[in-house]
Amino acid sequence: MSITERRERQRAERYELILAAACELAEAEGWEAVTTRRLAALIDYSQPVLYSHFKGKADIMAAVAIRGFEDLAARLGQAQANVTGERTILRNVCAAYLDFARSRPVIYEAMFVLPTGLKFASEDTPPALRAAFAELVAALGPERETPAIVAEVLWSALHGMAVLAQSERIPAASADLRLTVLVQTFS
Amino acid sequence: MSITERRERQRAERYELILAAACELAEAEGWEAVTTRRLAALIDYSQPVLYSHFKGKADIMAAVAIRGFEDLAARLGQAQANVTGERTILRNVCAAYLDFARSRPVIYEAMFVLPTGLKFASEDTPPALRAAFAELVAALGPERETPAIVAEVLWSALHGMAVLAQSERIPAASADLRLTVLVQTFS
DNA sequence: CAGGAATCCTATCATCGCTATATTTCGTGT
DNA sequence: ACACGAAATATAGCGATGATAGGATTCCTG
Repeated sequence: MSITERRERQRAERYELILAAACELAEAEGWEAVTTRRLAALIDYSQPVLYSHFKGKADIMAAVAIRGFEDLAARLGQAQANVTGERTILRNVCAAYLDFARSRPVIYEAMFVLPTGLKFASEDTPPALRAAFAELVAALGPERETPAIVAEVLWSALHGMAVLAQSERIPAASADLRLTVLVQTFS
Repeated sequence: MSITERRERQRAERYELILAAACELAEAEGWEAVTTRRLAALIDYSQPVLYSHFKGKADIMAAVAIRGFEDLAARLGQAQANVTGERTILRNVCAAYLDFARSRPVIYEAMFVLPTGLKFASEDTPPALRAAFAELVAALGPERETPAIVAEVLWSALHGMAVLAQSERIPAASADLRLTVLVQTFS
């Protein structure tokens, strides 16, 4: 079975190549510029090869989004663990969320803004996202009446701040002030 | 000048026809289905006519968005004026914002989610949106340290709730609970 | 009623996501 | 070592998109 193993490994490598190319291209020119033809050219394969790995363009973006969920969950976990000095867990987690959205805007877009065909409320919600949300609930502390609802509102605020700042609908300059106000409001 | 007047009036009517068709089609099948060809067919003109009114598809969506800003500002004004019974101004305004996003999801999408080429921070920000934001500031009351920042955070929370609920990333069922929590948190 | 400009439509371009079919590659059995 | 067959890949094409160029038509003006 060594041959099929090698083939599967090569397939997996090409899968990663496609995702990496998609990220790179999206970060350079936006998701609008990510076309199947350009991706195929970037990985030096013909266009239909993409369709042996993914159902279509939306599927590629969904794969990138899932990687993003894992990354975000990991970062939020780190933020909860590494509480440095005076800063509260809440502030640390919120800052990590906003940092993620700011540092990987294109992945964040794929995760939360663009229509990727990912169902959230159902069972195929990425486990990483469930974990991330759970840590948001945990960061709010145990003294809440309706923890899930408050966490939803907090998440909404974080998401709104991220996306409105990204699209320059609120000034990016005062991001730190907003974070302070947010944490203070929810404390 | 009566002839050119008539022509301009007819042009204006066709302009409205295009916008109405765009709204109708977007509400029925989503913005993805709004193509220049389908719009042209809906108004019984040929495709290039659209380009004599708008620079392109993004420009059409931007025009729809601007109408939306005016509608939203009017609704927020109404909400501030008609404070019925026990409800605070803050809750009334927040409820009006969320109602708008819920009742006109497609227009809201054009206003705040999709890339329409509208610059916000600059001078061509729709006056209606400035007014709407000002009413958000007013709704928070005069006893704030940094009113603009708090309003930005509040707006972020409202926008996040609207868009996450719309895309079913948070359950739409508990929208009322979230509104209560939000108002309580910011009071 | 003719001239000319404004208006509008037909035809076309490059590109898109996606797919059917042809071609090449490569492991396998004789 | 060589030919066969299946898997993997490429070529070519479909329908549709946003956008534009250039010819045809309409309608006002003189």
